Amino acid sequence: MNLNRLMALRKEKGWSLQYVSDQLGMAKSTYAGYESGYRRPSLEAIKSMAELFDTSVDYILGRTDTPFAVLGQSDGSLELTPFLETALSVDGIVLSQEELQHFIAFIRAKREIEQTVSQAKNE
Amino acid sequence: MNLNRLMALRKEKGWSLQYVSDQLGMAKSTYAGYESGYRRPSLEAIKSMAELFDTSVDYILGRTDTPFAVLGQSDGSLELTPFLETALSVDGIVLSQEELQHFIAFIRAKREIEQTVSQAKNE
DNA sequence: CTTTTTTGTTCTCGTTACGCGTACTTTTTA
DNA sequence: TAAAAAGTACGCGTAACGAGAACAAAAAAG
Repeated sequence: MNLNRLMALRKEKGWSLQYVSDQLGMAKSTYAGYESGYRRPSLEAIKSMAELFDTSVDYILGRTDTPFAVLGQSDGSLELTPFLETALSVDGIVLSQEELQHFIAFIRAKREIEQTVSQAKNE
Repeated sequence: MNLNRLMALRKEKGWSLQYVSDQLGMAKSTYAGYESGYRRPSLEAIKSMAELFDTSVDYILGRTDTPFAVLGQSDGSLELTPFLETALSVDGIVLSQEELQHFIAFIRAKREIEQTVSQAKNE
């Protein structure tokens, strides 16, 4: 596992090794070691880098290909209904309408059961 | 920075230290050290943990409070991934983390079954 | 209740590899 | 063309990682 994305992130911002290592409070050679794959950063270090580069640790590690989240509705939430316009996917495979309806039915049933149980407890 | 969420994640799943360390291919004392804050995991280790617990490195590190994300894809669809900044709701009630996890697990299980069935048919 | 097994905690020890300084090459700027 | 900045590479001292072992506590089995 190398941290190939580090250099790309730094270049995107037009920053030098010296500038980045100053911001991170470490030696230039230390940070350079991360980019070249000669050394691996500590958790603290990679966290600082994610903050400096304004992205996620998962993105730096290559666990995800999307560096930024996109918010849905005005209030920041997404409404999941049986007639959803936008597509939802899991593991890169778009959910079918059938899958969505199954899931919604599942959640509703679960909540009804939980409500019944909690009512029973209060009596 | 301690990794308080590790124990919670493990307990949620009802797993023992031995089981988790076996899955991660490390000594029990090594993983125990991470939970107690006595040792800090390598990047490889924390990546494996995120995978095992089905969440994001950012969540384990406490960089985000929500273990799943809805991300915009290039094709305009939405991808549900392990790190998060928005909420999904059903009938106006925001889905809990548990419900999201059930949802993703449900979809994955369903697809695995379907794949197995279709494989069986082709033989 | 007693025994056995599993689970969790803590310590020591050997070794890895981290982080820095430094020296060097390459590139940019004036 | 000289000087400054940027990038690369290496050696050294040491922090701390990871495994194993030993022990306590809790759970399961008998």
